[in-house]
Amino acid sequence: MTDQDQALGRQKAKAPTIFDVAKQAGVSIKTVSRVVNAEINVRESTREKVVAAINDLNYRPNTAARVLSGKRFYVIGLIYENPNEFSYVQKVLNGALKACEAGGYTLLLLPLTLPNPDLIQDVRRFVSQSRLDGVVLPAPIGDFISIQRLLTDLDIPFARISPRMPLADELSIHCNDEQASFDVTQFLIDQGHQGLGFIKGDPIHAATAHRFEGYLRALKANSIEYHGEYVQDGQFSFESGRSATRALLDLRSPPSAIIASNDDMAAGTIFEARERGLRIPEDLSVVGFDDTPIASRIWPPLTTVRQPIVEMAEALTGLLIQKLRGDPDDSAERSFACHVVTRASTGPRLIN
Amino acid sequence: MTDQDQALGRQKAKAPTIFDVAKQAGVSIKTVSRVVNAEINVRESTREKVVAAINDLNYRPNTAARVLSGKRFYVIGLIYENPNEFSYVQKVLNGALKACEAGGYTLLLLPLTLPNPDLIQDVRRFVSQSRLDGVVLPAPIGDFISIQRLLTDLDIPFARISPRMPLADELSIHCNDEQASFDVTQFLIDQGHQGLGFIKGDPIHAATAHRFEGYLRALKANSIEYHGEYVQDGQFSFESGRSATRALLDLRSPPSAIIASNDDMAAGTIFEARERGLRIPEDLSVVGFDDTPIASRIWPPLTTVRQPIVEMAEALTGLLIQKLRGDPDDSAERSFACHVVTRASTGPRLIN
DNA sequence: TCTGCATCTGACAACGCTGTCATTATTCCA
DNA sequence: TGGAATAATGACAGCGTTGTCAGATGCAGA
Repeated sequence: MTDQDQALGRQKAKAPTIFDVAKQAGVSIKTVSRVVNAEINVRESTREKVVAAINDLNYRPNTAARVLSGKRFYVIGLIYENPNEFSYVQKVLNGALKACEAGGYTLLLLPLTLPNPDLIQDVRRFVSQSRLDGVVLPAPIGDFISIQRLLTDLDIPFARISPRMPLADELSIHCNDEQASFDVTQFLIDQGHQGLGFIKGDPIHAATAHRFEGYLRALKANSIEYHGEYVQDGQFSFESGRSATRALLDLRSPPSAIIASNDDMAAGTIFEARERGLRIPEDLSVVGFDDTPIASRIWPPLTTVRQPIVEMAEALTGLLIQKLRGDPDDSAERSFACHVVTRASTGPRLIN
Repeated sequence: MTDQDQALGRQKAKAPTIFDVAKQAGVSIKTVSRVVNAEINVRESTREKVVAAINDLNYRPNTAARVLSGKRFYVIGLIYENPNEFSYVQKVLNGALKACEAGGYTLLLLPLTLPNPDLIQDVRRFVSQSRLDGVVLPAPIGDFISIQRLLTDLDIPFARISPRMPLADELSIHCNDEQASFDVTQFLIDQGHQGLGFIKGDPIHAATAHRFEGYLRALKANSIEYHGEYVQDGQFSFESGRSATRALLDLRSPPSAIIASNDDMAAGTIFEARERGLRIPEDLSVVGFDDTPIASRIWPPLTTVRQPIVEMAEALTGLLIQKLRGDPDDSAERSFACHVVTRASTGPRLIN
């Protein structure tokens, strides 16, 4: 509350409206509206007057009135799987929130628990009840055809993070999982490892395939023979990492390094290895993916691959907002690089 | 809308308005409004007609119009510290989201990075720009006097989770940290431990003091002498847990069990113990607090204390919504119980 | 049956903005 | 320099709801 308010008897400060700005700038409300919405056909000198008045009064357009009057809602939805390990979603959330704030949009959340028989109904209710302009779909939600179709039918633009299969002319963003996987595999090979175990992730995630391909490419590039038994399926869960590791370590000649397709599974690998009394990294090198909080909190801390998820989500949400605004596509960078974070869970292969 | 739609007369289904309902029920829009808002002075027979029409048309009031017209916004804000370890916030988020959905409110997020010199300005902007009716403040944000004062000045009701010091007549909810800490300490004593190390949390959290008090009470109840050097300060971080553990294990006669005030610090304890070649739980029992994802992902999995945060946040948000609605206070349960989750990081004291 | 009061109901003006369309100012070219 | 084309601006009607206040209705008691 300002001094002025107090002088006026401490009325609860009523927010200034478009009329106040128009009056102060000496123009019509429509012109103010034009300036606020960055429309064309406003003389530069007029614009300046209006902007000055806006700043002077600290005017913010009333969202409810905009919504009621126009056909836009200034709301973006984020539909995500609500997992136990939340760090991916947290990052997406932070990035999307940042872009929304910058763009004057509001972010609404729909956490989904999978599997969900009422998936489509839930999404439909969310979208129509919350009156969304657009939707951000992180993996793996973005790969649900039924959701894509629903949003297309409702004519609601969406943008996807790391989609399995980018659609023509769609908004999406990804990081180079394949290359990252190649890099981390090469890193292990450089340390002298030849027996390289690999634990795949949940096939529902596109990253699962990409990471596996990077592994294969690295083997090939180094002329290392591919052994099918060195590759195990997992579901990105701690437990699945454990049992996959069990299988790998039970092999006649077990690998000297294991690449798990995410940190949770890598934690499972370490867990299982310790149960067997193996030393890490002396007896077994382990790497994960994603650099989740657990990676730096287990013993030994995990060598892993970090994706710039926050930045990716922010960029993608920004692109979506641009599209909603009808701005020209500024063709921002849509591919981000991952990089290997080296910690103590990996080491050179010891010849015994 | 496509040309085809127009040709077919398939207008994009416009949502029914209060006028449509009024017409179908044969009453005025004001009466419909009364029914929708559960106001008094509507004849039962009239109400039934209106309700039937509402259901028939599947009418939902337009939030923007309500907001524009009335003085309520149907929006609740959640202001939280945006930490690395997100599981607490995740749970709060899930609970608040659930209550908001049930109550027809929208939840808006304000993540805060601490320390933040512009804290108050950020909060003020959030609150006024987003036009909030009420705010949920999880720990430790709820204990910032400046935020409390701001909200009080702006006349915006707030509700706090686990406040250090409940204010008279405020909405808050907590779980019995002191008792939980007593229980887990007693659990260790029952296993034969006498030398009980304790790592305090960040003093900014009220839980820190409560947990310490429970520890003290358990010592007293079992006539175990209190040793000041067995108590170390921490900040709830993995690193602080490590260094506190270092100090404890460097003691002439180190404790046989360590109680860390959260899981992250307990992870630090385990990390440090392993670096020294100690076996857990044979050489050292470790317990944490909060049952975060890491608790079940480290080796060995952590005995810890689980708080029903989701339920607490849901209940509290529900209470806040009730208050905003002007409903009578139904005096729902405001105190929740924690319980010990026993895993492999604790065991009986081995006499050597 | 009528009066007076409590109970219901409805007409209509906000709320603050954007879309439409009319009007006015400016620019450009013959 | 005039006239057409174009750019800039403004008047005003909604958008769907709630608040206000006036008016209608119902009911008890005389």
